[in-house]
Amino acid sequence: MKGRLKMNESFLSIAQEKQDRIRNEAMFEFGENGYEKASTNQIVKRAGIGKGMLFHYFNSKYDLYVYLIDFALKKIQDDYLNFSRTEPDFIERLKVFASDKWRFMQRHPELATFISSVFVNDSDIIPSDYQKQIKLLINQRMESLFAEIDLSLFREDIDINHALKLVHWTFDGYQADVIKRLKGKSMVHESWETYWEEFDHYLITLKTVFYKEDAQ
Amino acid sequence: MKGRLKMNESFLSIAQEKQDRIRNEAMFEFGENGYEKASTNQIVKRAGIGKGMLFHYFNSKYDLYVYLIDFALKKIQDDYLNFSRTEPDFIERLKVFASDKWRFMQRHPELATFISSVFVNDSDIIPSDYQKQIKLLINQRMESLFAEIDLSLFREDIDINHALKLVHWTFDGYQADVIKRLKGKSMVHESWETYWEEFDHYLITLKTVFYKEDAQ
DNA sequence: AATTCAATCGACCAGGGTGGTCTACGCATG
DNA sequence: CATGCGTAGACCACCCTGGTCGATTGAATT
Repeated sequence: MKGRLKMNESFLSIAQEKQDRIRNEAMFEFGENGYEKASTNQIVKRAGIGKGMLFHYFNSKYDLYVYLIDFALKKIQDDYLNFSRTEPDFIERLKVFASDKWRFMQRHPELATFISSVFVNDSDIIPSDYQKQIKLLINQRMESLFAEIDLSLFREDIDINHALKLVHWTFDGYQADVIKRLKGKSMVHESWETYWEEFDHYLITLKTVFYKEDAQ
Repeated sequence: MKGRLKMNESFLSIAQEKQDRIRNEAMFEFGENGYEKASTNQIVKRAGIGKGMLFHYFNSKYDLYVYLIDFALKKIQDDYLNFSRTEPDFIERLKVFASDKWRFMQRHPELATFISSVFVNDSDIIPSDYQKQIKLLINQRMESLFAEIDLSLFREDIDINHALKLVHWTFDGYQADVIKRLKGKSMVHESWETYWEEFDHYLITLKTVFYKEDAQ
């Protein structure tokens, strides 16, 4: 699946903390500016290493980029997607999914920024293997969102597929709104918790309108 | 309200078509790259004029930027916001608003791209007058969205404010979804019309769940 | 103590892009 | 023929780019 990564193995034998620092700062730099406009000079400055080292570990800017994609995808798979969620109540499932996503974005902002930038802005310059892999992850997540939902909770006078999509859009719209309100402020844990509790009240209303009366 | 724009008046006496071409290409360049990374060389190349002319009309990159903001805001005010919408049915009102927005984005993609980039990425480097003006426009539009809505259409066992926000988020989520699906493809009229009709069906469901039974 | 060797840094390179200037050309009018 | 205006793009000094390479360090080995 993956062609051998052109990385100098000595990179893996340096202190973990240093590896992390280099990877994180590189991912931030790429994530914020896209591949072309990201600067290797900025990366070494941010990571506090000499320029020689970066090109000693990774032969070129592009090799570094590909290594980071590989690393990020593995990490996302392990830390974020490898749970199976079984909550049958669709609205509750969406809540769990959103919660997982936010927790991950807080814990690993560099991964979130990086991989989304790769997919949105630069997906055409990366090896096709990784293109496929990213699309696969997205599809898997989408499927697991709708798998084994208890559809009997929904009221029967509406099209179930409409209901699922409408509720899904509502969640997405709410989250986009939170992001807009959070812009500028740092995404601290506290902030999100606040919005979280706020939205809980809305979920009750959402259930009231989309679910059967006795499903409360 | 606006300090005198530092523009050479000869710009206004050249052919309208040429003015439009220069403004449009400049707005696209700024909109796509942000102020700093936008290139005056690119602008003159795209507009098909010599570099001398650009700096003859506008003394500096920044003066050009400010002129474009002023121009864009006036145009948006005239072509987009100067309607008063009176539809009392909230869901229908949202539909009208969304339709207006899309029509505008199709007709003037350069304005949409430009002004959103100014507000989202560069609002801190523009004269504070324009900062305020943009915020004012957004607030006015937001207010007119909620003004004189017939709240009696909504069912009475839910919090009206919750309902308004939930429906609003649903619309925003849907539109974000359409944008995602449209990425890459050109935003041709046809595409939008298709999605538009599709969403009409969803609106019926939305009314069924949020409105009183007899309000159909 | 001498030698080896890998890790590390940052000065340096050629190339290209930056915002902005200025000269020179073409063309209409006097 | 002369003047002057609109125009183009060569040119400027500067800065940043991805990438190289010689110099310095310091620990390990002999």
